Amino acid sequence: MPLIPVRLTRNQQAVLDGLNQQAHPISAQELYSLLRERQGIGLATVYRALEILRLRGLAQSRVGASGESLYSPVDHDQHYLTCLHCGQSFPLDHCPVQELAAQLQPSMSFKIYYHTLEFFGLCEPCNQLIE
Amino acid sequence: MPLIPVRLTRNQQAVLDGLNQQAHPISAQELYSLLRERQGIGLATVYRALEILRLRGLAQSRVGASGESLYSPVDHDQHYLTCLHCGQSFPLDHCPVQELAAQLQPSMSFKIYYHTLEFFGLCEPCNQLIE
DNA sequence: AGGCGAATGATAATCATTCTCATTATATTC
DNA sequence: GAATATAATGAGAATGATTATCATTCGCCT
Repeated sequence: MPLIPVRLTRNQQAVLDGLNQQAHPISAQELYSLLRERQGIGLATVYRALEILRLRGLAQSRVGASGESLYSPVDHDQHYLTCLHCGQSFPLDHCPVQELAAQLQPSMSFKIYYHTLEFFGLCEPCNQLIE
Repeated sequence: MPLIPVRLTRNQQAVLDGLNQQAHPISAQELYSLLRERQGIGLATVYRALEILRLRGLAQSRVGASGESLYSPVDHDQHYLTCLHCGQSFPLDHCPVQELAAQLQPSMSFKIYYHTLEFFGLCEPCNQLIE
């Protein structure tokens, strides 16, 4: 599902481009240091652009180790198995909800743009430790 | 899936009890003001207890409007449709991932305790506004 | 070119969360 | 039961992400 189309300013476009170049979700601060050298953008502007893009369907998804929000363009969306003990995340190669979302959609008055799905538990090594 | 069993202190048990009484996910701060009057617990202790419970399978799930984490006991887990524009959340009455998780489980060396699933998009009224 | 509203950047303010450290409770050993 | 080790607690400081403020600048329209 593409973003809702809007006219973007140069900075907002730069933020979107920056996100599109990432293989993984990235934090606002990381995006800031990336773009600051590339074109001298302010931190507040990065946050504002992300908020605007969020309202247009950009995924604000996973919460990083230190509690920050991570952002990713919708088509890069990816789901994870995350270990409660060591915090490591293992990406899932297939999204089991895609079809479900498509089925769900027509039956309700809510326009779905994207979803987040994350499994939590214990990875093999940590599971051994805990026993 | 029940929490991994452990011996809990009085305060930790109080935090778990407090969560169990909630119908919806709740923030650490809310839990704190709830428990403070009930038994004079410190804010740091609430956070520490939540961290301990999290490692045992308590769901730290949705991110509230102001960016805080919300917590809920696993068996209350609940999924949402959240509107990107007005922020309102609409609970789903059925979890479409439950069976999938059960199928997924045996094929991998990862012990799943719970999952989070949230759909984002536009609710009917907001969708009209945006058009 | 002039004017207007939105966007920007620097920085201060806010707010959730974590850290520090002295104190207290709990468990263990004798 | 007393002595001691270990973990838990609370108050408040510190941190770090995010948001608000406000003066300045930009983009667009006439």
